[in-house]
Amino acid sequence: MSNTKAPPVPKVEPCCPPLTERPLTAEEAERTAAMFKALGDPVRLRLFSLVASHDGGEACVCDISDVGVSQPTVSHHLKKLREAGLLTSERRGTWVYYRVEPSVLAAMGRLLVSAGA
Amino acid sequence: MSNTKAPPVPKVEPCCPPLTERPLTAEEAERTAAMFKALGDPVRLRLFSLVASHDGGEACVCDISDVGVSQPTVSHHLKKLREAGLLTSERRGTWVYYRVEPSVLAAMGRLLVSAGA
DNA sequence: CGGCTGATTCGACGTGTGTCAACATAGGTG
DNA sequence: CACCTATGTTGACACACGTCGAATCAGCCG
Repeated sequence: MSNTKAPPVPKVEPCCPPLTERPLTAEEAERTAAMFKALGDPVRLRLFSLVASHDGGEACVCDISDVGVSQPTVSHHLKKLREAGLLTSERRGTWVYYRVEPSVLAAMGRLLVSAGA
Repeated sequence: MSNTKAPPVPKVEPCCPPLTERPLTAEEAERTAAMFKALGDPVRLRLFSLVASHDGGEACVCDISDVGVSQPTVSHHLKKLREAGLLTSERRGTWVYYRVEPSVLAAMGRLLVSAGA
């Protein structure tokens, strides 16, 4: 594969300063809230943790489909997480593998930890 | 009422290991997702950042009511944040002051930063 | 090629959520 | 005490969201 670099942009930047630094603008809040909302569903949060804690930081859909909802629903939630920029997907042969996007995750964490510290 | 002390517990504990450590259980996910969901609305996230970034870590409702929605809606969102354990409120005379709950915030941050690192 | 398994998409349905206007409550002030 | 400001509560409504079954698409294998 010609993945020499990474032209498909991450597109979701660090975004915002720590919440204690200064109030978020309407636009910042809009963008950031979308990520929190993506993790605001139990099933999605569980799927996300399954991918994040899997070996190599990636997991096949077939490995994480046992969260108590139907398989189409799993696919639906994975799509939401992908749209929020938290996960990336790649098809390899028969199976599709999902992987966490570290930078976005770190940015969200930074918003909170600094606020708590 | 004869509330001699403060039976209303904080009730929201650190909760969970970093998301990379191990998959969340259904119950853990349920509890944690509720907090993320609370921050998953632009207006709420903005209100929260307004309180968090305010001097002394607390803010009067009158100081943060200018987020583009009606006053009842602000009150509604503040209630949601309070129920999620992210904010505490206290009435002092005419005004009601809101304050962030540092421990909960730190716990959420820990979930994410460890995952990103 | 025909069929099989894995995964996403589509259409529908019930529930949850954000929003507001109107009303109710708390506390200060004349 | 009557009024006025500051918050919270209620009821209603439109819309978004989670869920599923059925249909569809993507590769593999016999």
